[in-house]
Amino acid sequence: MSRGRWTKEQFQGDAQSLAKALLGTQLVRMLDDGSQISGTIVETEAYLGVMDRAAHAFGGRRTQRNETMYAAAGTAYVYLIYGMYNCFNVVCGEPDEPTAVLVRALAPIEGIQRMREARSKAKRERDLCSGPGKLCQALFIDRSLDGEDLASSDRLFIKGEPGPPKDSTLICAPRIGVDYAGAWADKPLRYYLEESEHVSKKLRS
DNA sequence: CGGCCGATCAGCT
DNA sequence: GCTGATCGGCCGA
Repeated sequence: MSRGRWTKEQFQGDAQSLAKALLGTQLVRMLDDGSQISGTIVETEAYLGVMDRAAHAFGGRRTQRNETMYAAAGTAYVYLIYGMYNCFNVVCGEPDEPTAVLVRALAPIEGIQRMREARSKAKRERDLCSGPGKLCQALFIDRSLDGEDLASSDRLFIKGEPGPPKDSTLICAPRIGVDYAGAWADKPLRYYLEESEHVSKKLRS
């Protein structure tokens, strides 16, 4: 039961709750050739919708690119950033409420050889999925998966018990790369597992 | 180690 | 024409 694949209901709720619940679960990618690539989610960020200056849907913005943010909870929102990388989000909240969770880092589990092929520039295993653009490269996630229903898809889904894991330490910190967002840049909406070697950036102590 | 910079495109002014 | 929910190469300390 707890090891099973996530159903539609499990994705519902606010972005901060989902951001924490996704920590410690597995993101699974099935390729067309039948091979499976997966990793444990160790870092997420919550994007709170129309009032959140850092979010794509701030002020009710609705474009071709961010249209999927307005879809039902459990939909994958994959968008192109800086003209060259993809970012993977899980939509949550009510339909027409553009809230989502950005998945920022994974600890690789299955298909590590495939990940290395897709990310030949990464020398160390901990660089394979330690960033939102990196994990999309490693798991072959591109915009063909934008709008995918994670509760029914054979290509991309979530499994495992909702987190954060009991034996882990949860860190809350400001989000990455949103310095333009004024007061919203400082809010602690980034979550990661302190003991993981696979997070994109750690707080300096 | 840290800082700068280019790649490359969707959306906004 | 500028900027961004990024990354990796190159530089100097």
